[in-house]
Amino acid sequence: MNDSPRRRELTRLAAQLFVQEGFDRTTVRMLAQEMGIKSGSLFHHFRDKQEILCAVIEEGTQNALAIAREALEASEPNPEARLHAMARAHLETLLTDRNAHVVALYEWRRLDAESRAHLSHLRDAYEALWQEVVGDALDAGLIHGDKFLVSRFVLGALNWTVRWYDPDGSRTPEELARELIAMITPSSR
Amino acid sequence: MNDSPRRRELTRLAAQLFVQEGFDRTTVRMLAQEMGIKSGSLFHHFRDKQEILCAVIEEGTQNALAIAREALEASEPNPEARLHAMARAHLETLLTDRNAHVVALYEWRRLDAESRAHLSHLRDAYEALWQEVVGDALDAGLIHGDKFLVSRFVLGALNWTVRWYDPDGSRTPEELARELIAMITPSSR
DNA sequence: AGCATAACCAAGCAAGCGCTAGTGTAAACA
DNA sequence: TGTTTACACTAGCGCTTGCTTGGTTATGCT
Repeated sequence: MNDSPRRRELTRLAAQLFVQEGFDRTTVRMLAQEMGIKSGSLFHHFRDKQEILCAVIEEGTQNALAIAREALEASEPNPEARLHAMARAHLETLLTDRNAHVVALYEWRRLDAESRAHLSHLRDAYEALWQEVVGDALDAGLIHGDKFLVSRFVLGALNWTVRWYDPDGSRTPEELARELIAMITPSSR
Repeated sequence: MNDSPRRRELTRLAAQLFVQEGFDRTTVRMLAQEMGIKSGSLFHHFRDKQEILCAVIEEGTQNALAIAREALEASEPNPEARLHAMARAHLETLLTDRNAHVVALYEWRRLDAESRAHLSHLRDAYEALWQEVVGDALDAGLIHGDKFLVSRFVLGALNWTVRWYDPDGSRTPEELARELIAMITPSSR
């Protein structure tokens, strides 16, 4: 029951509805109708509504982690390039997996205790990656301050973009990432 | 009906419940019971549940705006001090009015169209204040980049603090504000 | 042919939801 | 003294919710 094409399709659709309506206002009947099935049939794929939420967030976070790792591998090894690669990867996932990430940001508190514990590990792994890259930049004298503080400030700035960033606008994620890194790296000017 | 001590008390309590449970999961019966009255009596103070949400967010935003203006008046006139004053004021409101602000951040999308339009003006006024202060700092050569971009990055970093900041921890809002401003002002070191 | 499995449906239960209508009461005001 | 005002109550209506139950259909394996 844990992984089928059908389930994946449902998860994708659920993410979209959760963004449009919010988790609590999205009824199982809505999701079913959008999928062209009856509401009862949903429970063949998911134990309960909670599990749908968990699946949505899990997939988004897994993707973010994978993309960040790829970006680091493809990046030049100097600290500034790595910082830039992380920021750019973050912004790009925020776009390609937008629905899942908005759900993760705004509906996290609707998770029950065990789902939250499970997903916390994934999220922590992602944040640890950031702290590593930020730590290297600090050691290299590229930026100054506290490793954890800088990581959190940067992550906050990046996540906030879902509120205002327009992908059809004039700026690419690439440019946005560069401007953010430029803002915090005095020496690079 | 629009402003009484009783209504204010209800608004404060509602903010707390909205944070704990989320807006949709908070029932009028819960709020009434917590207040020691019956659910029907709530509708003497508010037209409907929506209006409670609107009241919560409005009060929080009004306070933030007022405190930011006071902070600017009390600040020294140089751009760096003003930046610092804004950041510090933001963090302090985030603490003293924490519930209202968390609701504003996470339940904004549950507002109906007219409430949203009404509150957007308040929020825009607050953001305009930031853009003015950031703009001055740019003109003074204290920081570099785009006025709107920098404002949004900074606001994002600040708002994200509600996710991790522990008021009983070792750092004061004052220190946090200083570290953030230091991060983006290369020349100040 | 016989069987397993995945996917679905029709029908509905029990609980909970926001909100309304009509009434009571005590203090404040004229 | 009579009237208004603020606040609360009782009792429920009409509807929606997540989820269950018991059964059906399509597909593909052995």
